[in-house]
Amino acid sequence: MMRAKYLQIAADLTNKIKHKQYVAGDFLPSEPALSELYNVSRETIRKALNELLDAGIIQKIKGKGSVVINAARIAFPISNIESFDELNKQKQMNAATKILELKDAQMPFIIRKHLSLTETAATYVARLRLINHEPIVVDEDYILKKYVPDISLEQAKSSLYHYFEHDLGLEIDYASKTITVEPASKDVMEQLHLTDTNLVVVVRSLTYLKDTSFFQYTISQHRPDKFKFVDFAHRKAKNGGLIL
Amino acid sequence: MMRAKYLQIAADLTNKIKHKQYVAGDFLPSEPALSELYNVSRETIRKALNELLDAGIIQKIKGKGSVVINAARIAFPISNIESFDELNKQKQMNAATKILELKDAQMPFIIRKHLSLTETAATYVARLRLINHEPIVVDEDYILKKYVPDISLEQAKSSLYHYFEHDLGLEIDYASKTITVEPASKDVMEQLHLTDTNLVVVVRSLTYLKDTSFFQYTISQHRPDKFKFVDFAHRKAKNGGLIL
DNA sequence: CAGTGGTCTAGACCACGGG
DNA sequence: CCGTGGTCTAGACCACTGC
Repeated sequence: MMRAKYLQIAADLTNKIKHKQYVAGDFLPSEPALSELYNVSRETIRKALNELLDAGIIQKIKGKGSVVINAARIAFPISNIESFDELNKQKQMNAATKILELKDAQMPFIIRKHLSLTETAATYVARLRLINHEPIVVDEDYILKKYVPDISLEQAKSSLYHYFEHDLGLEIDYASKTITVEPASKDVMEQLHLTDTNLVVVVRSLTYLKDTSFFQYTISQHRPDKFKFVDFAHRKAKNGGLIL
Repeated sequence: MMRAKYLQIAADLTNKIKHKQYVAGDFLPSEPALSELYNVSRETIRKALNELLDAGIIQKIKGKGSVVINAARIAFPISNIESFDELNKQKQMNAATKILELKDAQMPFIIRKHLSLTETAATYVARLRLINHEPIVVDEDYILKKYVPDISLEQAKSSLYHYFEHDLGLEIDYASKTITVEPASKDVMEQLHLTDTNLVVVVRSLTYLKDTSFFQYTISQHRPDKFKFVDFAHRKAKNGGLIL
């Protein structure tokens, strides 16, 4: 399947920026110029540029042009904490997953209630993630049986997402997350080797499919000294009434 | 100044959803139908619908239509923690700001270095935020003098954002944030009345203006039991090369 | 003033969903 | 098959920037 022109152009421009053909502070060619360069209409160029804008790669300034933003600006290490993801990207790391539990269960009550679920049968998976033999996160997942009837120990040990998307063809579309800090249970404290504190960072996610159906509830409990979350956001629409 | 049509339409549709004219699960009229309804072209309708999509209000399904999403899905209270913002929205609350310090300073070294700043003169403001006489957050701000030469005690006591945007006409465009959990200093522990733990949630923000210039560095230290962050995100583009 | 990005139009063709 | 949303075009007018 052919990808849309505007996505190809967006990818091409992103590559040119990555390969220093345009560097931070440079202006990209104007929209009419890009339009001629790629032999597409200006609206198509604008869709491509909007992708870069959303990704925080460029900034558009009316009357002037599109500026390349310094990537280092977006997320550089101000603190020295290493997150699970960052540790994960260092290829020498030794990542491991230990299955703590895998069983049939019901979606937790508070979820059933708030989402008014009719089908509540789920698979419960609890996993401990380790990097270099150090425990980092305890993940608990509730996955509706309606969409994923069975999960094997093997599948739980590798990436559930990969299983869902590639093997089952499920299309995951969006998720809402909350991040809080809460006291951990004794079990979790032991699993994460917590001694100095009883606090963990709790990330709760509700995941939905492309057809808007609710699909998975995840509770991740992180060692506080290994947790890091990076957010990049444009200023909210100055509210013309769009805010709920 | 006249707002763009697509924003007016987006606001109108949002209002209709808010006022239950369309409820969760309903399909909005099709794009051609809306196009006729509002007497605009279909592309304009699509821009309006994209606003609702980004805001997490609707979900578009190819071949079917645009479904209204249950707002409760996006962010409902799974835990009972009350964040500063939530407390703030309860109108009976008694919010207060105590200025801890206000002085001239240099932008911290790590910021100067990473952003290669040439002008580093800044105003430093440290503030303690209280709700119902309970300390919640310690905010430290470094604001470049280049854009805001002077900040009075009065201005620091109310909203700095309001001062920047309304009085000075600065246009804030985007920010990058990191969230971590770190041990607090003794001073901060005292200010936040922390006894059970020495950990605080640290949110560091880099704020930029519309013309891409860096403008403000903020370090917020939150009581861990009062911190809550909510995130709603569509699945990242399946990566056609857009990821840096 | 000319050049930039922001909005808008009236068409067109396509891929997908469901009968 | 038809109706849906996804993409694309070749124009147009506007508001803003900078000279």
